[in-house]
Order: sequence, then structure tokens, then C-alpha cells
Amino acid sequence: MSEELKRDIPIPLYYQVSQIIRREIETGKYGPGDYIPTEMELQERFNVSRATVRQALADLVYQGLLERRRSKGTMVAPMRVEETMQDLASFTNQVMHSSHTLVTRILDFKQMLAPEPVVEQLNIGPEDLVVMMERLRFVDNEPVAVEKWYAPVKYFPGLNRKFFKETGVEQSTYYVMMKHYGTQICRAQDSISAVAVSERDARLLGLETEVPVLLRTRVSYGADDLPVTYASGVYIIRLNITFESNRCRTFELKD
Amino acid sequence: MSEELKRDIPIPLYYQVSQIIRREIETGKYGPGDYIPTEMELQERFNVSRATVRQALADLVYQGLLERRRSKGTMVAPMRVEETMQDLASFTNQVMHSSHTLVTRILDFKQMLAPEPVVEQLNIGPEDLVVMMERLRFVDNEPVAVEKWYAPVKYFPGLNRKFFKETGVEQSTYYVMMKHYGTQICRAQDSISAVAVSERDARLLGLETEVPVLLRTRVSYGADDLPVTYASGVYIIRLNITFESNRCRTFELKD
DNA sequence: CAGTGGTCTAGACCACTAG
DNA sequence: TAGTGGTCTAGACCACTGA
Repeated sequence: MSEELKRDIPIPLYYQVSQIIRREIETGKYGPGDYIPTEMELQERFNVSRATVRQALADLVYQGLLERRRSKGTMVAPMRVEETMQDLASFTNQVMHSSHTLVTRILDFKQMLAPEPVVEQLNIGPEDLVVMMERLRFVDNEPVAVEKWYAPVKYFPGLNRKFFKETGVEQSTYYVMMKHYGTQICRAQDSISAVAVSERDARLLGLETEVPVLLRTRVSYGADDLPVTYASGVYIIRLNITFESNRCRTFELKD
Repeated sequence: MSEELKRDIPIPLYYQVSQIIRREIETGKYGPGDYIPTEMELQERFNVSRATVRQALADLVYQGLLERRRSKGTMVAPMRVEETMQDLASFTNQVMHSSHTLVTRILDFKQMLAPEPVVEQLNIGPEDLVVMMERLRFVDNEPVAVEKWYAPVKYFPGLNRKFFKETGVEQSTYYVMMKHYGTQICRAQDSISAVAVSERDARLLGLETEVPVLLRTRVSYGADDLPVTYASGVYIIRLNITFESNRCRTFELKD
């Protein structure tokens, strides 16, 4: 009955509707697992036809934000970390999906002026403060990685060491950003090379010096493709990565 | 006007339509870049409403098989290697998308009994023959990688050294498999570690011995998730990998 | 049983492209 | 100007779920 839509503007109604619903989900009006209003109710609210509502909802389903069940309703997709990071391959997720244990020890946690590579990769100013967290990670109680993680204070005010745990999903930076700041990571850019391990890292990882290790840097991007975190670490384990083409998917009829 | 659809069966019309069109594309009736009939023509052919046709086409667009252009028509998505491998990140593709030159020299090409890791990864028998191809790859005329590639003869009968070129898309194994055998790669599984370069590889790559290099092995899977090729190579350049979550995509209005 | 989302129809107007 | 796909409406019947 209301008229939240601009009808004189060349933006499709279905798109406006989908954006409004998306916004309401992102601002927490509907949480994961909640049911949003029915098609009928949305028709009345926005005063549009059912097909328009359906196109808006279809877009959000396609984007993974909603799930629909016949005869039941339209639900905000549950945000289990495992799913949020689906193909995003957080380290935590990669390891925890296998039958191994993952433990993380925080070696350092402090605010500092953003160092050069961080300034560059996160597109911030050299006078900007960042949180730097250094962590040692153990798989099955063996040290396997040393990581430094940087996040601008201006994006994560009040970010606290206590947000991070040694075990479980709360050692995942993605999980912590989502939980405390609602920050979704949409994209991550990795760069992987091989280097000889530094003396300090060798000591931490229990290696001979000069042994080859993987050096991985990762920039993670949130909404609007804004770079939000930078991480750099050395790994003595293999990194496993799956690529999928969305071209040859098999569709089933069943729900 | 005709009646190719079964209307008394609980399979949606739009789904039947999309399957028929998909089949016609796969069997070559329409090739990449061709325009398929217009919505109007499809309505008449199948005797369904426009919305039904549109839903069928929307599915195929979503699956990446079709592209639509207002006022122009509906085109079978071009199968440039760059697109086929979209997120699949073939080496060829990765490099050629940048402004660098990529050249590949074939060092060896022969049939042989499948070695142990290949037997295991491709799930074939130890008595199966495979084609082994070893290649040295140059970016901007500098040697950057040595790769061994294995493909079972039973999947690729008559596979010929001449199928592969030193430059252009035909140095891509994905492209060659597609072109000569119609094999789509749907998924690839990488495993990346750091090793000290072997003496032989060091010579080929112009390195000191024992320098750290990346070791990447890749198993590529085709239809039905069948493993079809195995590749293993050492790299002295960085590997860049983008991960995207399909959860938070931004849609533009423009075409 | 009432209400949900799934499917389908028959119209309509529009913006854009090409001849 | 004719034809395309993009958007939108107002209906309709269905299968399934849960009270």
C-alpha cells in the first residue's frame, strides 16, 4: 500500500524491490533463518504485480541471499561460516573441513601505522592506523604457518584481541569480521610464491633455515569491492585449491 | 505450431524448452556466437507464452550458455578459452589476460604406461596408456615453468603433438581438449607446495640449484566429475588466484 | 482447509539497435 | 521504422505444507 518505489526513474521496479529487501537483510531486520514476507504481502507493500516481486526474489535467491521452500516461505539463507566462505577458501575453513585439528596462537596484536605494502594494497593513507595481528597456526598440533594480518582501524573500530579465539570458528578472521562488524568478504586475491624461510619463521615453525616455504599474500574485498584486510603468511603445508567452472552445472528438477 | 513438449507430465514447460535448446547447442545446431531464434519464434515453435520462453532462456543465461543483447538477439555464448575457463584459471589464460607474452616449447611428447601418481589421481589402471607431454613455458621470453601433463589415451585417442602450438590459445591444453574432443573441464583441483628446484629444472629455468620454487599439481575433471588430466609443474613466478563468493554480487543496470 | 511458492497465460509499453 | 529483448500487469491453476 505504501510507495517506497520511484516509478518515474529508469530503474526497474524489481531491482528496487530486491535492493530494499537486501538492505533489510543486511541491516538485520531479517536475520539468517528468518522468513521474510510472502509474495502476496510484498505485492501489497510495494504495490507491484506478483511477477515483479518474483523477479526480485529470484535475483536474491540466485545471489545466495534467500532460499525458498514451496508451501513454507522465503527464508534468509543461513549464514554458517562454512557456507559464507563457500569458495572463498579461508584457511580456517579449508583445514576444518578436513578431519584435522586447527589451533591458532596469537603472537602479537597491536595498533600501528600502516606499513608500506598495506597502504598500497588496502588503498589507505600512510597516516592511517591499522590493527596488526601475528598468529602461529597449528594443524594436528604441528606448527604449519605464521601469518600477519592487517585491518584498518577506521573500518573496524574497537577491534579487540579477545574477539579471536585459539580454536573453533572464532579463529577465522572472516567469521570475526562478520560477527562483530557485519562485514561480508566478497572476493579475495591471493598471490603465492616460494621463498626460503626466514630465520625467525624457521624457529617458530621448527624448520632448518633456508628451507623452501610458501609465501601467500591475500587482499580481501568487502562490499563495493573495497579492500578491507591484508594478510601475509608463510606455509609449510600444501595449499589445496578447487576451481569450478559455472558453465557445466547439472540441474536437477527436485527441490 | 509444433508440439515437441509433453504437456501431461509433471515436468515444467520452461524446463523442457531449456533442455531442448541446450541439446541443440550441444549437438552443434547452434554454435558459439550464433544467434538462436527470437522469443517470438520460440513461442510459436513450442506454443507457449512469452514468459515461459523467457524463463527457459533465463536459466540458460544463468548457466552461462547464452548471452542476450537487447535489440540484437540471443547468442550462444562464445567459447573463447578465456570464457570457458572463466574461473578455472588455466595458466595460459592467466598470463594471456595480462599484457605479457606466453610461449610454450614442447620438450617431450610420448605415450607411456601411466606412472604411479597418475594412475592414482586419474583413477585408471596401471596398464593404461597415457600421453605424457613435457613443456617449458616462457613469459616475456623468460623461462618460468616446466610442466608435465598426462592424459589417458583412452579418453583422447589420436592425440597428436601437432594439436599444440607454441603460441596463442592452442598452447592451452584446455583449448585443445575442447576443440578436438569436445571435452569441457568443469573442475580442477590444485595442490601447491614449495620445493627446492631440481638440478634439471634449474638448468632449464636458468636458476641456481636448490632455489625455492612452487610445485603445483592439478587434476582436471570433466563431465560427471571424471578426472581426465593430471599435470605437475614447477613455477618461478607468483601464482595469482582470485576467489569470489557468489553471495554478494553487485548487479549493474547497464548492459 | 487456507496459504505458500511454482508454473503459465495473454496481454502491454518501453529502450535500444539496425537497416 | 520494424524488430529485439527488458519490464510490468492481472489474472489463473497447481502441488505441497501445516494447522
